[in-house]
Amino acid sequence: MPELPVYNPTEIEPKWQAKWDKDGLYQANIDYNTPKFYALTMLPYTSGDFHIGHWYAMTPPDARARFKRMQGYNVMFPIGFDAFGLPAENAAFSNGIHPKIWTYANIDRFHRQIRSMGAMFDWRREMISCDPEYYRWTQWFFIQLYKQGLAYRKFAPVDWCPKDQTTLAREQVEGDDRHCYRCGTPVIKKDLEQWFFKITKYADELLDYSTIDWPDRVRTLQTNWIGRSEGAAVVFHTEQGDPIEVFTTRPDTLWGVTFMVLAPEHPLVQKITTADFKSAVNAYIQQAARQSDIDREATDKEKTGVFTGGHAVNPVNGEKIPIWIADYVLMTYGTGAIMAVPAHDQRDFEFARKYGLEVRVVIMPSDSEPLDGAKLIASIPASGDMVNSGPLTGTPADLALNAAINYIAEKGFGKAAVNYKLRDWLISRQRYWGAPIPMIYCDDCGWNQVPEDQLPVLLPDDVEWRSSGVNPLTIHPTWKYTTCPVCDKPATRDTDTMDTFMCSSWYHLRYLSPHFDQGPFDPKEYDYWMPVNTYTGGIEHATLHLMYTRFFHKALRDMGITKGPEPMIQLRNQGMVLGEDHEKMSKSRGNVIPPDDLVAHYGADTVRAYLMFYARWDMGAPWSSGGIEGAYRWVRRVWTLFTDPVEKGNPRPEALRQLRRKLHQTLKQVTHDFEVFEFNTIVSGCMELLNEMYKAREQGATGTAEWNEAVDIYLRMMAPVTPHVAEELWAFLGKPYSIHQQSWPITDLEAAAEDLITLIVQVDGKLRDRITVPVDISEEDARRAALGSEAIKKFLEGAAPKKVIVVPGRLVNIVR
RNA sequence: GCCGAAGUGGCGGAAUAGGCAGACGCGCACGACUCAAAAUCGUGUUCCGCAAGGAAUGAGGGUUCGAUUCCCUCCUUCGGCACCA
Repeated sequence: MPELPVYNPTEIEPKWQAKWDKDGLYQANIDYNTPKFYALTMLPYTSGDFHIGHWYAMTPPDARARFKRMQGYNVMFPIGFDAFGLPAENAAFSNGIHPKIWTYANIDRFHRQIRSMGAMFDWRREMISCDPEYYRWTQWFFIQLYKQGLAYRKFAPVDWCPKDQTTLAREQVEGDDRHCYRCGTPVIKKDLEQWFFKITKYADELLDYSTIDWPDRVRTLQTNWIGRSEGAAVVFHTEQGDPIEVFTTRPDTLWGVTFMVLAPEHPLVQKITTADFKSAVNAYIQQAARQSDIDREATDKEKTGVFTGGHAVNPVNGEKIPIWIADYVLMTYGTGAIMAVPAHDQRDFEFARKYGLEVRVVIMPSDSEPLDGAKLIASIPASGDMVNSGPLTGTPADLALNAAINYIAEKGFGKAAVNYKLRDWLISRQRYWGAPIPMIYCDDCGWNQVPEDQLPVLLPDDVEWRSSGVNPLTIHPTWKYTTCPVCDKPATRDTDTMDTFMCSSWYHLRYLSPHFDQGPFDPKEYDYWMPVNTYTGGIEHATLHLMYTRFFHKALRDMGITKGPEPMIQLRNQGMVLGEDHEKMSKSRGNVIPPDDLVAHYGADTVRAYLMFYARWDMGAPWSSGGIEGAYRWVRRVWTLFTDPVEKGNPRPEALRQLRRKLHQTLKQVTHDFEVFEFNTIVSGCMELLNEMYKAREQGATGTAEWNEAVDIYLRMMAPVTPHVAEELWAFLGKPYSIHQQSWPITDLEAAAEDLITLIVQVDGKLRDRITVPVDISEEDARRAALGSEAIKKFLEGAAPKKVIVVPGRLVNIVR
């Protein structure tokens, strides 16, 4: 008896990977006769460790890309590396390895590890963001944004990470303690002149998700981050006649304004402060400046402030109101000045009570007794009819806002206005390992862009690392010295580099033609492949990369470089693989699961199958080293069944009928689940079918046409999940290479249909009996069968049912 | 405080145009094979109960013949934002 082949993944996996590679099986080329499908997975960052999380992010989407390909799409599934950034520099600093060497060594290792997944990446399209060939175009994009006025330089208080010694964008400062997203160090404020991208210009458009299928969670996060609020801009004037504009969401409370508050940094503070109050005001300003943002923005802090001695005039009633400064008013939102309505705003209320300022009720909730401002213990947040409001007194709640806006607009001291929390994107980084900002400063001509034919501005390799952590570009002996592109006199380069999120804002375009040198991408490739059909990755980028890349696309679209409203049509987020201890994996916790060891032990197919099976993909879950055994067992059981010598048996027709039924039911379900990213039930469905096939074998089904059909479809269904073992078994059974070039099977709905069903019989909604009946049983017959059941008769105790509900094909519920 | 997501066996999870709760897998128990172990195969496995039966999808209420699914009020966990005028 010939020995059966033994399942040995470490042998078959590299074998097929090499062959697929040699045959160019996964190369994606323009084919105008085939519908395209651009499947994109977020590019990995090249820091030290390749992680099981990378497998989780990449292999289920790979399976889906393979499924799409079998469905007949021309699928592009590219991969590349986000390679600039601080970790490389930190490694250089602590180990004495140059960031470039460190980064490319990591990429080498990543190549090996990613190839072990057996994914259908088209490596010809690989991009690496720190290649000059790539960052040449990152710089070119900067210049295009600059020429459009979308990149500008501004002196402003900005977030600075003292450990990483660089500025950060607002999106990169996180948490209660306002820490750096990379290293966790609390940031401080610094006044610096930096480059910004005008993302705020697109705030409204970024709120429009009508053309994309993105998860609610991401849309909500972006919407909240953009923070649009509607209201009115109202101009007050100081006694000296200087205008002070405020933004308010409640213009209907204008008659309740009893004072104004300016941020300590507000430019008018010095001018309005009277001599008597100068020293107190200056002391307060200094104290506010010394405080960290954390202290200053703590909501539970008691409010403080000082009177400036100055007054403003309320335009609606001509009243003279005092102007205070207080640090609860932020210079960075609105206009840095507010009209205070203590009766209807809790912050203003607390401030007014503390400093003995008047509280005047101008909105009366309909169900309320008349309210006296002097006696309130908290502000009244509810809407209501306007009172004590001059000509608008008596305006009902639902008309109040519009009436107030119309009134101030008519009188000419205000208008409807919109405000956003979103700030412009600060992109300057005082670090070496990034794309240099292609700008030159000349004492005579100011800032000018590097001429495009001189791109890329190359990073110098010969740099010195000082213990102070200073950016090596600033101390390089020659690099920054150049000549002015306008007047040709000596000038200096910007020594800052770009935020790495700039690099990742357009990488999906470089995949289109990674070596194209006439532009960032080949327009012919763009027209065929874009937009991205399905984008997959972590939700942690919701208000970072995923917002930046949308902005980027829209800005480029306005320049005619890209087309369409959005870069990525469908987005799906995977969850996180936690350690077995239910904690986030980290070296320090020692709970990291190294994928290489798993592949060596179980093979890539089992790791892929387990990652798809073990949790809902969008949720993630703790890793289970016992659980993967189940996936391994499944693969081996498939192997055993399919390599078993086939002997034709003598099965009953009903057994074959049942096999086909289960087969096509499974196919229907798996097809659906691939479409909607429900990977866990794809694998469990295949497991169920396998159990059914084992039963069918017991009954002699092997060797029949039905059996052969089941084997054929089974392998096609598992090919996207476990590409190597599917290919091996496909070849073992003498089927034509390659299984990955086969089409997705068509469900035979007739075969999938049940002819008998289990009719559920309930009494008062509780299950009391199950009766097997034909699927097309009539309502009347179902009713009769249910009432004829012995078990049911027992429950009815001879009484006539009050009501009988028949759900055709499902159940009968008898109400007593 | 505000916004969002999620609570189902010992564990991961399955089932929602409202209709058999716990598919599939892990784990566990027993059995077969084996000198033995591993592997493999078989049986069982929500809880209470000998059983008949009863209870159960975070808690409480509601709608309904019928609720894991819809509505209301809470509780817990996780994520985000946070003096945003």
